[in-house]
Amino acid sequence: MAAEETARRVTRRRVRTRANLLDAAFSVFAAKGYGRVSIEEVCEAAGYSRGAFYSNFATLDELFFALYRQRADLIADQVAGALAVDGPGLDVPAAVDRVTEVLLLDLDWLLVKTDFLVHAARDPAVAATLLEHRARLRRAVADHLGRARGHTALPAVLGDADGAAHAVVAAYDGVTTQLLLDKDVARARAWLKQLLTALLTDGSAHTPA
Amino acid sequence: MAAEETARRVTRRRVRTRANLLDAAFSVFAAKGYGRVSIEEVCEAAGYSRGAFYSNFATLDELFFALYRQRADLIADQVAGALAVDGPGLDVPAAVDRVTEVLLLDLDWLLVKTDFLVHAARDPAVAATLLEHRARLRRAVADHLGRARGHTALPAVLGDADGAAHAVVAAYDGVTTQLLLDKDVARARAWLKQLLTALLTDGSAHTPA
DNA sequence: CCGATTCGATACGCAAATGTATCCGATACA
DNA sequence: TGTATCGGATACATTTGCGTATCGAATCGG
Repeated sequence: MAAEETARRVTRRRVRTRANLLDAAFSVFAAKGYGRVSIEEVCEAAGYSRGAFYSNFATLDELFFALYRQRADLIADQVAGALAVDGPGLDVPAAVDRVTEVLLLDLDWLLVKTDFLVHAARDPAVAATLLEHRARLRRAVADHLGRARGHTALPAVLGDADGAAHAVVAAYDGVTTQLLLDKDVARARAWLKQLLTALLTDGSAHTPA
Repeated sequence: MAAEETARRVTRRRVRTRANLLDAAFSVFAAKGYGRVSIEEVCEAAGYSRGAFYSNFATLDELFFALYRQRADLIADQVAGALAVDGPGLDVPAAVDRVTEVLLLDLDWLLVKTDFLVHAARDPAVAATLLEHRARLRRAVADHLGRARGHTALPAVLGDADGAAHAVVAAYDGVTTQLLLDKDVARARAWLKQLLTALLTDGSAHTPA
């Protein structure tokens, strides 16, 4: 871990301003959308001059990437936490409830995330990172669903737990799209739960926990 | 505004250049993404000067909106066509096949469409238009599903045909997201079919794959 | 074909953003 | 506390894009 070259005299002020820049960038990106934001706007929002920016990032893309990584990891942890609550005896509906609470919490984040998606769709390197991140999340879901397989039967149409995880992510993405337009978080949550229920429980036999 | 109240001496050249501008804009937007595109780039791609642009549109937003409307209507017609093929005896899987062919045909369109979504997410007026358009599509789907209800049973979890239509759109959006990243159209189609099958057919009665 | 318009090209001024070079105050470490 | 280094501010040159005003050429009605 400490393989970092200590050529630079350790930095403390730097970390602070970097964090401030990232925070400000999040707000500005959420409000105006990446692509309509200038470097100067970010600096102004953070209370710095452009000199500070160029001292910390080479380009706005670089900042955007760092920002996404930061927040995405945070969310990933929250999801993992929400999944890790119950032990081996997994309750699918309950888990669904907890996860939806976390996932559809912050509209601003959804906006930025979608901006990032659009960005990645045109840059293979970025796309690769995003795909990897999504795969990681999917795996976590699949693992959990696999554990639950004994208790609640998954419909065969989706294939294995991995297929089901794919479906879960797709449902989430689909609901997100609608949410971005109508901004109705409560409805989106309810709707996502319903969708996941339809996907994850067999239509004929489903057991109320 | 380009909308004049004075009866303009009917225009013929104008329609042509307007169409050219729209076509060029589509390519440029798909390639670089709206928000990274300048008016001049569009003009250059279309083989016109900026004068031509300002003679036809007031702002780039206006052009973008017109472009979206044009293409979206086109797609809507194609979908309607794909749905209208069979008579009252509706075959759900077959209809799903035909629709997916049309919907996931053009990656460039998906890119532009997503750009437009992001755009709408920050402009209530635009969002309203998009929502209305989506509602129209959903209604078409619901109508068709309603007709099929006698033949194939819909799982009760989704509620009525309207709920099912909602689910169909969500599935489409979800698959689109993944497609934007991995660009694997064939896989996306297969995956969408599988998802729709899982959503629209009861888990119990179903053909083995 | 002619005259009345409309369309689109060219030229101009202006504003905004970018990247760099340089300088001074802050900061870590002896 | 001294000082070498770092971080961020300021100033500058340049680029890019925008919107307008004006002019010549294409187009249509008669």
